[in-house]
Amino acid sequence: MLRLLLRLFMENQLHLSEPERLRRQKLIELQEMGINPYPAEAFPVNITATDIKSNFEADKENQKWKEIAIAGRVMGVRDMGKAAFVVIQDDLGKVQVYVRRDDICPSEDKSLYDVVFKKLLDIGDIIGIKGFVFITKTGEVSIHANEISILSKALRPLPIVKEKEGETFDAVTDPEFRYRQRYADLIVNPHVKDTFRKRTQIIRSIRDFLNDHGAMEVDTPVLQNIPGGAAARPFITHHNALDIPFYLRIANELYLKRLIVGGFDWVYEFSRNFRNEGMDRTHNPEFTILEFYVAYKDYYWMMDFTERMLEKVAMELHGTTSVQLGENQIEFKAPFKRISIFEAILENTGFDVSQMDEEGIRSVCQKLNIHTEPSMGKGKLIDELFSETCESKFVQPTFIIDYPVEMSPLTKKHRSKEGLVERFELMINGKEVANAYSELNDPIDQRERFEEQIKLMERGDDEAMFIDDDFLRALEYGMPPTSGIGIGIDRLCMMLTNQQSIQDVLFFPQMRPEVRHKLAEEESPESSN
RNA sequence: GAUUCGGUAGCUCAGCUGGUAGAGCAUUACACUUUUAAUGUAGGGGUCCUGGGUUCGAGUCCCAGCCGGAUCACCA
Repeated sequence: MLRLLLRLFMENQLHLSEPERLRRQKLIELQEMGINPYPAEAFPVNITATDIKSNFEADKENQKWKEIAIAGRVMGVRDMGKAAFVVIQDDLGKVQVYVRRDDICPSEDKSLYDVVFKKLLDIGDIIGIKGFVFITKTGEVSIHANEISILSKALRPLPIVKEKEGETFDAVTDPEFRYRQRYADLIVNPHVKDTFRKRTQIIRSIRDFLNDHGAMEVDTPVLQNIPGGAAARPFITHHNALDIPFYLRIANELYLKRLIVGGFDWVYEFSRNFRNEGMDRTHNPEFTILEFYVAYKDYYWMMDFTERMLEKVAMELHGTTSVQLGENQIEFKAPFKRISIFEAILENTGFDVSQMDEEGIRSVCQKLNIHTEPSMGKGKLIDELFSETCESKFVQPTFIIDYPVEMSPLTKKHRSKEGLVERFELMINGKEVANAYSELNDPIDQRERFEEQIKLMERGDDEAMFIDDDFLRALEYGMPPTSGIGIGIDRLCMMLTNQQSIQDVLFFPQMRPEVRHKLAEEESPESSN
């Protein structure tokens, strides 16, 4: 009695809705009947909904349909008195279960059906069914239940999504609900689950392709002393025992190159990177880049390899290289178009900036109404010019090649074109998906490039790179000629799964915390850094 | 960070120039032993995001804040 009162008091404190109070009441009733709503025993699942739905009709006599055990979440109930249809959903699909009172309650005691099944079972509960497969009068492959057991009671009502002939009704669309409560989103929106299956498939295809070609998967530090390998603001943290700051990596490039120095000729890593920048449809503070580095190759080889890899990934995912993306049809068939950044600017603006100095390019920017900052060097100005006037034009996969040296501090100088480097970016659907170089392996040149970055930093560019002396020391031992690439995995997944937002290819996209903790509010405002 | 749109029942949404809070689904009760957005009948359910203000009276108007989306800025 005391426990009951305590429980009632606590539930009052929780501000439970009426359906939530009811479900808690049902939980108690189950326990009072001696039924554990959260049993410990394994349930011997021997079949899936999809297996039943897709294979029963062609092979009805197979023994395996005679004694099945299936588990899943109750997604709908059509109660007709002494019989009912229950739709259950398991990992891959849905199937309906025919539950007849006299089958699950063969004796005089009908309470399992009349009370447990009809009164205490809710949509969202997870149940186990034992029975056999059959086809209903209306022709639907179904399960005839002989036994039914509760495997987990749901205390929170699920948003109900109804569907008929592929059309859905009252689907949960609120992005805040979907991203904060992804678990519920995954339950009620099957297409979301499908997108994430595809993401896993994409990563597996890439990994297989790399492994098949002799690459070795490695792990490198996430906590770094010097956040190198890219131009971005890092997250900073602190190591207590050493009493020094650490940075969450913005890239793993410099570590993979150290491994190339160490004698591994082909290394790759799916690197979770962290950048302390804004968030939008194509940016999340943590995101995944695949980087790989191959000794004795150059950026031409890398273009060939990349287009073959993406062609194969698209093919394995969709069975075709032609992929629907919004209004566009993206063709992943190799080879991809190649165009130099200066040609791209010339084509789209009519200005040939390839021979211009910093001031000349600045005046072109002004003519085109492109905002510039005094801190911008020649490289940054060209980058700005390209992204403002060209980037969105490249819908089909296109390699933009031969960037100016100023914007590529880790890239080898071009073998024949003065002032350029051997670099390409891969544009798909107007977005950068990959960035690759013939890697700079001249330690003296590399030191000078770092020093250029320091000058940019002094001009006010807060994303210029730091000097990494240990990386330079590694290069001094000699790094073989190497080509490397970084591929934005989240963006690639968006493009291959027809998603408009990075949040739709990340299980748990970053969001502002839901509730402000009182403690945090009471603390001094200075502590927010 | 800026601009803009939004936040009403578990879900999807309506709510006019300010006047007692609405629908469908879900839920509860009853009926129904092959239904499938099951059906029929009858109910219950609200911190209208939060806090101020204007007003006799605020879901509605004003101000501030919180959360989200879109666009822009930074960036991949």
